[in-house]
Amino acid sequence: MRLVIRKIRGMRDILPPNSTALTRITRIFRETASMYGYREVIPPTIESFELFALKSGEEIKKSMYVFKDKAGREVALRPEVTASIARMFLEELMAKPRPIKVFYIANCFRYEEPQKGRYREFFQAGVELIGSDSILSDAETILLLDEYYERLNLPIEVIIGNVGIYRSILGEERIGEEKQDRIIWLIDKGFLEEALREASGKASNPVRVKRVLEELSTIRTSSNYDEAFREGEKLLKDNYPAALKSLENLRKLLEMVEGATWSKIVLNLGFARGLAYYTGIIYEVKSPNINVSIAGGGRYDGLIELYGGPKTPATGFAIGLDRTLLSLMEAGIEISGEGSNIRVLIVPLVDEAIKLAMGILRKIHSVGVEASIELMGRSLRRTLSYASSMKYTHVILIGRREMEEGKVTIRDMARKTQKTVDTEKLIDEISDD
RNA sequence: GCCGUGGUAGCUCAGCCCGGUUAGAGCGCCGGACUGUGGAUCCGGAGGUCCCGGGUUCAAAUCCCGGCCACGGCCCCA
Repeated sequence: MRLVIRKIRGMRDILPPNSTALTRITRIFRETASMYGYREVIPPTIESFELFALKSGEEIKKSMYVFKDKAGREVALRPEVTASIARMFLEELMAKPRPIKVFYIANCFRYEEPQKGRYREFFQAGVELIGSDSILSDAETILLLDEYYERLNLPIEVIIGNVGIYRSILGEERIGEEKQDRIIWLIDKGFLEEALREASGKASNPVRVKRVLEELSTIRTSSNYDEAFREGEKLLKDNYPAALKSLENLRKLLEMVEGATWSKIVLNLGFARGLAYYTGIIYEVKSPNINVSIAGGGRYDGLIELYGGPKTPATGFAIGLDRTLLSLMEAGIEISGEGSNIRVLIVPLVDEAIKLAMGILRKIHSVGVEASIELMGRSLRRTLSYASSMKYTHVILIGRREMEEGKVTIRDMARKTQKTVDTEKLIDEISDD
């Protein structure tokens, strides 16, 4: 039979064992964020298109699900969650004591060509910390991110930089903010040449800015942080005092997290992230076995103001849950299931045993163990064959012989042994193992 | 948006180049051998608009064109 109606392009059905694995890494995120004092918020899937357009410009439209609802409002399926949280802050959280710490787990949508690790619907988990401009908040969120991946047992590297360094340099060269965004975007995309050309074209000291940007972009290390900072200082101290402060900030952050993390920390003075709203510390998580980033975040002190609110500092990150899972699988890391690993199949061999089987089913459930009743009405031989292929650990048989004695037969599938016991003693038999 | 490879049974695929009986295999599923005891074995069964549409032809799974979808890469991003 061929189905006429199929999945929409870019959409997935997520089935076991992937669905259980995804649920599990989601649960671990929820636990980790909660332990850091974050509380869950659930924003709507659909927002006004304006919310995303304001931040990223009109051209974002082509990579988004945008449509008019029945009342003619231009709406969008969220491509990310930070914008929703900023809106939520303005509408509902302004009066709360600072810092405001919220986390979310949400499906997001982007209308792009599907390929490995990329679907049109995907899952993100993230935190936002609003109201603190302290570098300590950046450090703590990085620690949270790091703890999450430690709990998953996934080796990662965290690349850390401070986009404030670039912004300060370009600012002191009297380059406007929009131009800054473009230059930073170019650097992030690896078009260093073009970025340098555009920067020196507008700068008050073209030769100097070109040299400094070029050299900054080469400073990257996972071991010798001190030397990297010394080089950075040398570049900035004479002409770019504000950039020097950003560098100092980055140094403080690194001192805070150094030695406290499970991840490999890569310091990258030339690091930029394309998203326009980042203003300070930025970071990205990479896993050695997959060459796209699996999480990213940073400080965005200007976003809330952009939405018409008061100038409010904020920092946070988003984790790509699908890519994290993909990375775990490619690394061959076991994502163990939850709960008891005992699974029981109850087999009534005669109709009169069905009521008893149902009672037993409920009794086993009450001690937190999985149990089901055999439903197919097939021969015992096939039933046992089925039970072993489905990895049941115990089979309970209730036939005429058992009924007469008020007992049940319980078979240990692994040991291939069985005994007939009083119905009351059943639970003890199962949990013995 | 662009490029490459593919689409035949629930799954993995053969057949296509070189058009020609009722389109095949392995695995899986259901059953029988075996009506109360296992992953084995043997036997049987169900399951196909050969992705869709058009064209060429006496004849198309097979050749041609268009579309859709999947996978991978570019771009972009998470």
